[in-house]
Amino acid sequence: MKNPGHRVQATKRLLREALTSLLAEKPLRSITVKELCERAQINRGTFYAHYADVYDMLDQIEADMEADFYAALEPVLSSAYDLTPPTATAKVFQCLEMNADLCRATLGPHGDREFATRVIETAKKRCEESCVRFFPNADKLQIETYFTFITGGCIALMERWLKDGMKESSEMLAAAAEQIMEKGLGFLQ
Amino acid sequence: MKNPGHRVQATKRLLREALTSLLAEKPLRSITVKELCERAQINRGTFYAHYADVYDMLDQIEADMEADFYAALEPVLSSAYDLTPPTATAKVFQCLEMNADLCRATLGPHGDREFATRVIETAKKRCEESCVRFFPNADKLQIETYFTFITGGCIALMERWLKDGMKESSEMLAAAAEQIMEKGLGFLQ
DNA sequence: TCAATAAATCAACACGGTGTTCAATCTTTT
DNA sequence: AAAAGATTGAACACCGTGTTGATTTATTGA
Repeated sequence: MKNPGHRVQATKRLLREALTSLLAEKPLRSITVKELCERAQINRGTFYAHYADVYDMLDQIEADMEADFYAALEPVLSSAYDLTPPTATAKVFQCLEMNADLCRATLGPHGDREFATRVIETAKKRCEESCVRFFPNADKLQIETYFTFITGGCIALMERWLKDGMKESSEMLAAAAEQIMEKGLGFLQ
Repeated sequence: MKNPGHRVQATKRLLREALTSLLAEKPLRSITVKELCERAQINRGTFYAHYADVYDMLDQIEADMEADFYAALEPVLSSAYDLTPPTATAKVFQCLEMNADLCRATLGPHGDREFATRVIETAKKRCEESCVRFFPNADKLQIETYFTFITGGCIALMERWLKDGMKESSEMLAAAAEQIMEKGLGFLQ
């Protein structure tokens, strides 16, 4: 007595592996359902039983990744009451390092930046909340502006990090991000 | 005696207008050559005389935009010898404000982020160069990290700005960006 | 103005991926 | 062993693609 849907889970895994492997070779736009199924050794009809098209499939996979990511991040985010940007950053970067293969597919040259933005938005909101406590006299719009900026900055750092083969440790990267967020130009002195 | 290629320039303009108008409605991936030509009132065969496919067309258009952008930016960038990030930022944001319609197509939800990154890379490099003069004892890698971060941050601010309908002035936005770049968290105090 | 050249049009074509259907087969569950 | 669930295979019409060659229309320069 195995889980119900155990079989579909297996074929979905095959399809997912095929997709990420193809995504390493070329952009999503030139990946066809046909070749995807051929690589996955799955009947094309079976694909359409689960997904509407390749984009729908990636959407669903990303939703799964998102859930996994939140599940991994939630404990560390909720453990610290006074969550400052630096603290969260270190944890987020750590999470990314542990899921490097997934990140490559989404943050890589053929990846989907919207996904990364969506994921990081969670940490952003959490930090904003505790930031309001730390700077009660700061304008709300100002806080939002600040976090928009540093979120974009962090994503850019991650992209470069992945691009360069993740040579530095996540701690190093987080430390640099922390300092820039805190001191701005003072980072260089 | 008109310019040579005056005619092809006209059809290209029609195609470009059709593309940007379609790009406001849906993502590039679901725009077909057929409907593009129908909207532009251009024969499909004519399209293939100029472009290989829709992606190739966007590439060429973006290359044009890039050239226009540089042409507009170059004088302000080269005028100031001691180009600090803040100075450049103000100018770049100003440029974007003047080309709002073009920006919408490339920075919008269906746009091409890589293009924005590529464009802004120019200003980034310029600033990096003069930054080396200001902070001679700072590590080169550190400088690169800093600029990667703030470039990403600025793009994020622009995206939000466009998304919210460009209500604030480019000066306001640039001023905020400047302060964050310079003071980091101190921006909120 | 007229001939030469360049560009856009039109129709037709083979090709390939799409998305759907249905009967047949295999697998899991009870 | 029977029932329900999932995958397969083949066939189908459909539509966009990219190319071709002949024709028409516009632009250029003498």
